[in-house]
Amino acid sequence: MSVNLREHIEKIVPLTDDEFAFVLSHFTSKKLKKHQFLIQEGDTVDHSWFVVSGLIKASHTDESDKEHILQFAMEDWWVSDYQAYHYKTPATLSLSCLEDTEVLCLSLENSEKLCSELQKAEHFFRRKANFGYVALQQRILSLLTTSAKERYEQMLKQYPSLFQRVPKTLLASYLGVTRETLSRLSS
Amino acid sequence: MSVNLREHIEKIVPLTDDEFAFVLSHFTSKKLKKHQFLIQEGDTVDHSWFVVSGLIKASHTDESDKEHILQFAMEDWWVSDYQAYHYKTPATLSLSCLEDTEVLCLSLENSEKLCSELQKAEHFFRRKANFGYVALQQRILSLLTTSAKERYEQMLKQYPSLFQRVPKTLLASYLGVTRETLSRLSS
DNA sequence: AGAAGCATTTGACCTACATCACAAATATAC
DNA sequence: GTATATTTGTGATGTAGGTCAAATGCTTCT
Repeated sequence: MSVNLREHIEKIVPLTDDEFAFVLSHFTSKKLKKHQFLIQEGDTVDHSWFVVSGLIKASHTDESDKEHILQFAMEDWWVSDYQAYHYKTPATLSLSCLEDTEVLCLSLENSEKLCSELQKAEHFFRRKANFGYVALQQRILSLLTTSAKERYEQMLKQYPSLFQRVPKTLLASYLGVTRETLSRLSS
Repeated sequence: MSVNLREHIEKIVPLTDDEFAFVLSHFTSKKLKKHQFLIQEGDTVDHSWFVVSGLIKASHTDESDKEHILQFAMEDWWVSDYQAYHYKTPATLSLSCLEDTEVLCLSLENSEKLCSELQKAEHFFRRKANFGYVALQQRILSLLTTSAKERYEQMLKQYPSLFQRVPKTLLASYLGVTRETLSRLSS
């Protein structure tokens, strides 16, 4: 459903029906089943995705086969391997679906076209990027300043729904601890 | 010197002389001595700064008085408390000069005006924000996946000049370890 | 419904890094 | 140029969280 996208954008810039139709014409839609991949490490990444429904994890697997989760993307979130996307390098992240998921796909080419054709779009994406930057700074600060336990409690407060939808193992690897440690923390 | 700024912008969008003059008219300039603050925690933040020369540290001090460094900003870097800046909340960071420093100041108001008047400016800031986002993601991944020693070596490779300019105590608090640990790592 | 595969908990032990304390070496200021 | 502060190094000891291993619960698939 593109209603989500429209509401999402209009939180930042109001659009006329025509403008939204124009924006939407730059997207395609895609449905994925649980366990399917949007990208795998090494892939070329020329899309960014807006999650309409479902849940995606963005993760990197290190040399010793440990998975580190950079982001969970649920309804109304954007996700991609933005390094690979912006710099046109091979993906170092993999994106996989933790639930059946529907996304709207925006290619880099269409994104640039859209931004140059409609300043409101460029404005929207600038703001999104600014807010995203702030959110990541917060996460860095929280990794630097707080213990695993505090981060766990913080997350529990901020995204309670994740605890229903995601196995603890994955939450642990988002928080930067092992599943054993997380298990001991929650008791 | 505004030459720095022009070259910096033109890495992303070419500008005519008139356009650059227009851009520059939105900035003011400011010189600070070592140890002066650009902002302190609690302040209102309505500017973002482009460092022409010198060196600034952006840091947060936690309840137990430990300082955590989020960013060093040297020549050609942008710095602010972007959370406070974009969300108009009181600063949670303080920005202070580690050397005599010259900055170009862009108020939020002028920034928005500039972006709406000149699409090239909006495009520039969108790209900067995108690249900044990617850089922070990398830092998060490095905090999640690597040991203090690896982070130290990585930093040594990426920003060798910092090691001349900044006391080790501060590097340690950027890397997320104590100065004692850093000292032991480097031997 | 039963088998096969995940997810979670708990225990014993280990390691990277923190903390505290003090000494030596450099800066900075009067 | 001596005094005061700041920075750095090193030792002894503490602790959060990691690793490995085994037991028990849950899903999911046929």
